[in-house]
Amino acid sequence: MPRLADHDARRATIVEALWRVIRQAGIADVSVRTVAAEAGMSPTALRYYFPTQDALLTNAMRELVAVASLRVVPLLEAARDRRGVETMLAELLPVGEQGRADQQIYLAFAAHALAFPGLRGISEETGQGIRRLADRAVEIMIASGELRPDLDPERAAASIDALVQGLTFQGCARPALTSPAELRRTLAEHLDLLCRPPRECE
Amino acid sequence: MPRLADHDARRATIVEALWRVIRQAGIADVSVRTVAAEAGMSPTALRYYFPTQDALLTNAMRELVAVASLRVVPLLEAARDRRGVETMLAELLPVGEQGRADQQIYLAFAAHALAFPGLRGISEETGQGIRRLADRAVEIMIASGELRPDLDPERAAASIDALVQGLTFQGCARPALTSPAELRRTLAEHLDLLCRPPRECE
DNA sequence: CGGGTGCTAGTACGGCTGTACCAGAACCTA
DNA sequence: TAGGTTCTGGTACAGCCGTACTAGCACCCG
Repeated sequence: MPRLADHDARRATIVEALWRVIRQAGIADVSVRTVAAEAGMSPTALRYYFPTQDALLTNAMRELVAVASLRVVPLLEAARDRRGVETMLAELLPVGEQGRADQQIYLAFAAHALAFPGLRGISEETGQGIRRLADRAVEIMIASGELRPDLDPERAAASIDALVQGLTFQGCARPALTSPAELRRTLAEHLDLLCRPPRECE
Repeated sequence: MPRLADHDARRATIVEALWRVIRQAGIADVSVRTVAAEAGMSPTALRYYFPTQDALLTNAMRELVAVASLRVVPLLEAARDRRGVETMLAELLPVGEQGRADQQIYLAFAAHALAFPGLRGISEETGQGIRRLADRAVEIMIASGELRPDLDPERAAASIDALVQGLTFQGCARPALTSPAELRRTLAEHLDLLCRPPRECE
């Protein structure tokens, strides 16, 4: 078997090139040729690894989510209380160079999935994944005794889920109006609401 | 001046056809030809009213937001307390036939705006508009004495803003997992959190 | 009842798209 | 060193894209 090329590395190169194309020119500009040029190879070489455009887009979106999971899951497993939960959820927000870029790319994928059946599955799986993160966050805060006992856990998780997605959307769609500090503060404030208010009853 | 044609009506026809194309085939399929076919006219006729594609897309997005405003603003002006605020905010959620369609189209526009400078202005304006709605909502609930007095109004508005956007995104991106009733319940629960908890302190 | 203007349809151009094919380079095995 | 497999580049084909141009229809005004 000659000409051993590291297929995984090659695919990673291509997928990362696709991400850059989306971030710089939008998903509408994604084509075999633009991605191949960005990856520094010929369109034919690209098609050798991803025979069809569906496979290319699907793989790129799945990989994006997988990379984000790699960042978040350790934080989730390390979380023991509200503070840990907040750190974990903050990792999902479009803050920092990498985070903002990733979330913008994800938003483009998610919107594209509305009309592109091939991506819909991953889109819904990812949504379920975020919801599961919110569920776990609530469980952790229940275990630590910080969540207000009068709240329905399922409802609390739903609100965390929606809030994080909303902050993500805002941070991407109108970054000028929502600074990273602002995003983090809104997240913290919401967790404050869900946890027992620190002030005493009058 | 012969052949009087109602320009506004013609433009409305075209814009509505564009919306249908986005909803049925995605924004990637928007072209002079597809929209003209959907509107039942020739591409040339379409280009007579919208000389360039930028103008077409920009106008269609602006009109979409304007229509939504027409639905929401009366509800805002009528709102006097938490109940009225909830009704107003619920109108923004992707519930019902029309609401869901509108929000899916808006999401497609917003995502497209990330890489299409012509739409970015409207996108940011719309974001500011939603934030203003949240600000007004908080003012109303302060005036009615329902908002928890220990909350910072600005922070409360930011959380409402983010939550509504998040619910909108979820309702579009994964409708199977977020029923209209679920969306409304999460909104209600969040307003509950922001208002004085009904239960007495122990 | 012509004249002229608002409006429409058809056609054409260069450029980009996804996909397919084929010859040839590169490299491990024997 | 020769062979055979993996991989790559170039080229080609329909088809759609935005835009531009030109001829002609339909109607109101005088």
